[in-house]
Amino acid sequence: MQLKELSEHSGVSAASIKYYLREGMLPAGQTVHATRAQYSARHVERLNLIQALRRIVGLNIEQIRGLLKMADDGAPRLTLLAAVQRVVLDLGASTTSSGGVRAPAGDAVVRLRNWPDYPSDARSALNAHLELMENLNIRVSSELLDTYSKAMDDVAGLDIAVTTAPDSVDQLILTAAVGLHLHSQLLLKLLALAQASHAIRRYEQDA
Amino acid sequence: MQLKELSEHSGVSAASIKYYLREGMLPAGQTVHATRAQYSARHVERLNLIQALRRIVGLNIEQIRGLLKMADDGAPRLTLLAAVQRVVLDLGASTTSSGGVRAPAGDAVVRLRNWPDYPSDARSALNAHLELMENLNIRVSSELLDTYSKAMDDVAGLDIAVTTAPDSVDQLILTAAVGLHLHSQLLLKLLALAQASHAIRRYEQDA
DNA sequence: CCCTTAGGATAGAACCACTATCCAGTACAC
DNA sequence: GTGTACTGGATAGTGGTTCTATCCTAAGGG
Repeated sequence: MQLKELSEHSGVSAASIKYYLREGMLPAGQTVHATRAQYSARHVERLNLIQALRRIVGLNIEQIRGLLKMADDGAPRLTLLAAVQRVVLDLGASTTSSGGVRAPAGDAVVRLRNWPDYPSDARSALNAHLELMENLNIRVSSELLDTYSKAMDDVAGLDIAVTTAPDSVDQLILTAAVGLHLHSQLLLKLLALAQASHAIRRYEQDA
Repeated sequence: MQLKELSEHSGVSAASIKYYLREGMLPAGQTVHATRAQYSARHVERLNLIQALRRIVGLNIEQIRGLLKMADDGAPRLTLLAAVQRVVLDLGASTTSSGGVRAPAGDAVVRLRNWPDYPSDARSALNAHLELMENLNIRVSSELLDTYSKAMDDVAGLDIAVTTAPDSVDQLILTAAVGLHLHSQLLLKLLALAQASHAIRRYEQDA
């Protein structure tokens, strides 16, 4: 497959493919001659991954390059998963972890759910986020955390089962990043719908 | 309060304040004379709102201007809430609602939870999102939707109680937008933590 | 009375993800 | 053998967004 065909197969413009090559996100094709290169199905897969991370998850070039580099360097799956979480979590984080004084509320969740007591990016992100919400005077009761974390616990098992299965590392990244993002978006939409429903009900009562 | 003082009070640069004035997001101060204007605490509040919508929720100028215009035009609360949901939901939406053939899965959720059967942006966003996930072969079981929607239902009541209370309209927007966004981010972080926990547990088993 | 500020206008800057153009070299079809 | 199409490489430009900076005149206040 030549560059032009690769472009047609993947739906990415030739100029963009060149750009990705320049940025080191797409491995160079096998140079048959000085002016001819062959691309494989792996390149198509990689392009699809890049597109999904850009379009759906909304990662930027820098973040995608980092993840792909780790994958190409043969990082272990758990490390890769952690890296994926890091970039997906960073998206909306103001990362103002101002060294909290009190015991972080996120740690309580870990105990409550009987999750293994390993420090992780997810955990510090959670703690930072809870602190942020507190600073903004948005109350997060422990009952709420209980409800939320239980629901997340219930579903995480399924996700992980899928995540540890896939054959290619590209697939792993795709599943982890896109899955995490889309589940969060799904929850956002359900929450909005629930809120709208409650608001309408209340409005009807008043009327 | 003069422009410079307003800048100091709000932490927004004078140039930016001028920009917001130009863009019609901040009402003009009371012109005492041709070259002197007075700003009030409302301006500070409004600036804080703008900052929160930009920095935390990640809305763009256009979206913020729209919301503020509605607020200033005295739109009813329910309308305002719907508008807030619309912009917050649109953030990650590919909005490729390709006119599904089958019965949308989101409608089933509405029936299941016994929510009022009102069409809303949240509902179409949910349907579109479920369709997207299906297209990407990310399975969303009805048990999962049940778990998720129940958790969201449980918490929406609390949120709405808070949302209908605040006195100023600026506060309403702030609470609704920031609240919706931060809850979604909270869920994202909990989900990541849950996934990481499950992954670690599984890894320990294998080792 | 002069320094500082206001308001208005306009231009520039910085970032990001491309996109377009140009180039010389060369394989492949005919 | 010739011409076309395509290559990698380099470099510059585009378009959108959110500011930021500069310049101007007019005028209040210590």
